[in-house]
Amino acid sequence: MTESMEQTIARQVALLQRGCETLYTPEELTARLTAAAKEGKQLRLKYGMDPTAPDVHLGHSVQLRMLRRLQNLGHRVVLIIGDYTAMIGDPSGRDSTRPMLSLEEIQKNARTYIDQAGLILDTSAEKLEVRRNSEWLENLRYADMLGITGMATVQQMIARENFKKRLEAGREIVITELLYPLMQGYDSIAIRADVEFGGSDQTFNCLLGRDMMAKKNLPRQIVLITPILEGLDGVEKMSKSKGNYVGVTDEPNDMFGKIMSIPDKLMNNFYTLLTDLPADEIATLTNPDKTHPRQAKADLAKRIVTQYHSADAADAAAAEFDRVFAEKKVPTDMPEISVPAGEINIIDLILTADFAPSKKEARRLIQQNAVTLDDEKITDINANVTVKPGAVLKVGKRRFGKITEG
RNA sequence: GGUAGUGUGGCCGAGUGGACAAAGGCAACAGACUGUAAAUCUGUCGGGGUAACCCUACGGUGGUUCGAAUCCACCCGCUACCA
Repeated sequence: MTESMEQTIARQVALLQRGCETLYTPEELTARLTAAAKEGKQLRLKYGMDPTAPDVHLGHSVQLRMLRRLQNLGHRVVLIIGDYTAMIGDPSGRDSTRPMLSLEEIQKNARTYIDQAGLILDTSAEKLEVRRNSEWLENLRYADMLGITGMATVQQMIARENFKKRLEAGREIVITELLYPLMQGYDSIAIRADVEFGGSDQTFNCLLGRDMMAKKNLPRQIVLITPILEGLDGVEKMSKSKGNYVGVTDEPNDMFGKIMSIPDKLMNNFYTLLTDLPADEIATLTNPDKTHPRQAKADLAKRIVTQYHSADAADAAAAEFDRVFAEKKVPTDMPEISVPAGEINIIDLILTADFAPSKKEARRLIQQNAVTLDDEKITDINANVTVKPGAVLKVGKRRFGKITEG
């Protein structure tokens, strides 16, 4: 017996609520999915990206993966490149004004972004539509703009957490920043979005878009808010500028290692938001009485590497990780350090390898017993060493290099 | 336009004439231990020098002083109150 359409839809809604912080609203989503199924129509799923920082990382993947699930159900993603709004700068998630970007930078970033998002999304023509919001924002006349600004109130704006804080702290808010959410909302109108996806810092913007659509007598968009993914430090949100991110284009070994470095307490969130495992399995994996945390984390890392590379690459990365960090052997692949033949001062060698940013730092590393040349610990900061091609220089636990003559 | 306040290291945040390359926290790095690049503990954390020591740095430029992140003048940014 096959399940009824109601059951199918209910299952889909449940699926989407996994790893979703808030859904405005489940009832509307059910209704919209049902209507789409009856009419054989695709839902239009809006996801906007601000092309200010080009690299897509696991933080973005939370939303992108959710979009992919809906694509798999037959729906269409409308990826909006905020090329026009990037010139203003989104005030979300920050407490000060952002700098504006040049058009060339924006275009370049957009390109990278689309390519990398394509690693997660289905990029076939019927499932993905890429739009730039300059298409409709660029040609608005002032009168149009008045119509748009008329759709929101000052009360709405200042009630917003982010602006409220800045207002109270007495930090400046430029008027164009108030316009940003309105323009993002107008994007929803322009593309007739059925659902908009965003991280929790996008709640205000997404809900305003929903409101604006209602004022235009359009079916208001459903809003699906995902939690913010923490970065590798476990303190701040994952972001490129904080350097605490895993990029979707990171090399397998690097990706694996970075995930192994997350604090244990982050595992549950990472499992929930970045894998498709059912909740009960995640509970077992992240319960230290049932699964050894090291095992659980390696499993997580493998799953993620598999998503962006392959199962083979994941196995290889896991093996390499054990080799280097558990067995303390040298990695199979190392960058080469080209050094002139003969004697060289150890500090100069470390600098040549680019393993330290300054002589002082190199000296400290030696004093801290972090430097090894061919298994021999170097403890004398004045040491002059004769380098043999093929010798391995190790600094700390993670920096390795093979010496070549040149 | 007036008055008052404020600007410190990657970030947050102390410091109001010498003991300040500048408390403390976060992040980062190293070592020990381990279960890993987790947790914990210890150490490091501007640059040059083996060192003594030198240079650069507390928004900018000058000044006072034997000596300034700290005092003064002007300038720049931000904020508040007033107009």
